[in-house]
Amino acid sequence: MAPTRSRRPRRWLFKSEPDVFSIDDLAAAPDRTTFWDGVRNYQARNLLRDDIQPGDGVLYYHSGANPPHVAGVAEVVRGGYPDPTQFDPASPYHDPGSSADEPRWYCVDVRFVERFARPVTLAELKAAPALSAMMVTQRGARLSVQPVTEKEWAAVLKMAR
DNA sequence: GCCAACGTTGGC
DNA sequence: GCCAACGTTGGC
Repeated sequence: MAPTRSRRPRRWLFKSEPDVFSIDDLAAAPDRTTFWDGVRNYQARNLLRDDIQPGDGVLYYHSGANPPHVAGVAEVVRGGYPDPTQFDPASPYHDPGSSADEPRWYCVDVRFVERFARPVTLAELKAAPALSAMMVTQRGARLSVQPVTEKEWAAVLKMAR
């Protein structure tokens, strides 16, 4: 296990389709932990590999839900390491162009922290003046792993409570 | 189901 | 290096 680098925790938003893996699935997982696999976008990959570290906070966003919403909070418990699914020919995330020597894709481990009693919908996020610059509220913001500022983090938690 | 936004691919 | 075609995401 790599040593934890010390710095102020950062905040992120991770998207997941609840039909594929919901926050309830995370809460029911062994040790309430899973590896965040299947990210196949270079910008998100760079964040997973370089910037997302243990102790960071994650807003767990349910995309494709009706309505889409932030469902709760998770915590990063292991920083970037090669996503094992890229090497698995049976996986839908298999990437024959990647190799163990030079892995192309990375994942992190996240642990369940909290499921909001009151999920915060995308419409609510868009309506909040404090969140006008939040990435997920921007048109066409498809990045599945997004940075969140401390102010945005606090505002979303406040809305959920 | 539609379609806007965005990323990737590949011809040139 | 440009850019059209194509595939995917994801809100609506």
